[in-house]
Amino acid sequence: MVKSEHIPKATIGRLAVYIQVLETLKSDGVEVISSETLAQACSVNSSQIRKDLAYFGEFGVRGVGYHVPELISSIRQSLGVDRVWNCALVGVGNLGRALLRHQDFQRKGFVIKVAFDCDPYKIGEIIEGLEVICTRRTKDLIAQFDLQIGIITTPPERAQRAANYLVDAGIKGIINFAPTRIEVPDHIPLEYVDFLHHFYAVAFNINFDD
Amino acid sequence: MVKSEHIPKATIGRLAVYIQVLETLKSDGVEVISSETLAQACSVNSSQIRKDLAYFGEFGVRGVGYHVPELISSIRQSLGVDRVWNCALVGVGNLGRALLRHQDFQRKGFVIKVAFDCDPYKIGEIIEGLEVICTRRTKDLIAQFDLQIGIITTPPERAQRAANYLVDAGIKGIINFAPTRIEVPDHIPLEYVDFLHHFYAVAFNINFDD
DNA sequence: GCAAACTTGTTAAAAATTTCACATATTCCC
DNA sequence: GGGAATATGTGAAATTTTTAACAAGTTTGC
Repeated sequence: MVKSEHIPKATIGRLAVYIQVLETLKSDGVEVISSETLAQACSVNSSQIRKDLAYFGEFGVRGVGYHVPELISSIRQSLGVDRVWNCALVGVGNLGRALLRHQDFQRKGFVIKVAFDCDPYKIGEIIEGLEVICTRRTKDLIAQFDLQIGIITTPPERAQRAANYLVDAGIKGIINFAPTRIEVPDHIPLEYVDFLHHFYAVAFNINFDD
Repeated sequence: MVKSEHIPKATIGRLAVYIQVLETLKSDGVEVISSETLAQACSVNSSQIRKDLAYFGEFGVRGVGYHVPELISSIRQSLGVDRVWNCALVGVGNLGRALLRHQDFQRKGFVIKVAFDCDPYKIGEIIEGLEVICTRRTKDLIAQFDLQIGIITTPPERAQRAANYLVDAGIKGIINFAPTRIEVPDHIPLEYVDFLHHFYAVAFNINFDD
């Protein structure tokens, strides 16, 4: 699927934006779109879009543009999100619960199959049809349910331990919502989601709006 | 505070990481740190750190390193987060509630003063000591409470309307958690927080791990 | 059937960002 | 006091990413 060897991280981020915008267009009944029109909707340069897509193949028709439903499928396939990914969530606090209740991930193919917590008062609780399982049982359950992606929503001081459990159990990738850096082996893709960083960015830009 | 004219967006993101790591170091009792040691903790190049800091001033001592508490203050000041920012939250769903309950923002100076929702069943409800207010009253309350930052946690189809209300009411910046692009005037800083994007990134990297 | 109007894919140029390299400054220890 | 060790700040080089430009392919209208 990948045509080129190295793909910029920023390209992946933009592809996600393209999918999002294209899906709205699709549900509005738009069949075909040019890179220029899509570019405006995404606030990027049209060359950028064509270049981003070129990393993965040729999805458009010259003189015509891109067929919207087809382009969505192509990008999904390129990213590898045209399938179901089984996820483990570790840490059933406010955020963890919100994610469990959030139906959007499931719809997009990221299904949380197991929720872990180390708090005895939470273990056994049922949230969105899912029983909270003791974190120590990570290894068994990740194998049993074939879980590929770990979601860390613990307090920061327990994030590294959660990561260790997940890695030991053979998890393939991790998304860390805890506001702390963690260490995982190089071959495990790791993404940080830190709301505070976005607050900082907005605050900075309000102050130093040039 | 800003020494240079243009500062890369990536620099702002890294400064937020530096603060996070430095705070852990500080609470571990580390007094002084070199750019090289900090770089390792943040998984970046040490020149990168020195360059990032140089946009804002000279915070270190040659031959010695950086004084941790002082560097934290300096970065905070550089970003403009050495103050309290008053926030408005629009959309009291799962995520909105989780953010309201999340004490971390408050501690870092981002205080949610008012929560809005357009659902009559939610209006009047008290969450974390905050009464849910009708979205139509945005204009009054943003002025009254001097709110600078708007947090959008509505469903995607209502995000644009929420943004319009906020902008009309004179909000200074927006953080959009709704999974959709929105349009705001150029002078209003806008940050997107989209969890799904991070899932896509992890999925892609698992698949095409080079 | 063909010219005019579009629009992609791609190469080349431009711009931005990151990394290197080193002069400058501080500390430590003999 | 001075040499060795350490570490910042910064200009220059290397790399990466973005933007521009255009050849090649498609459609439309006469």
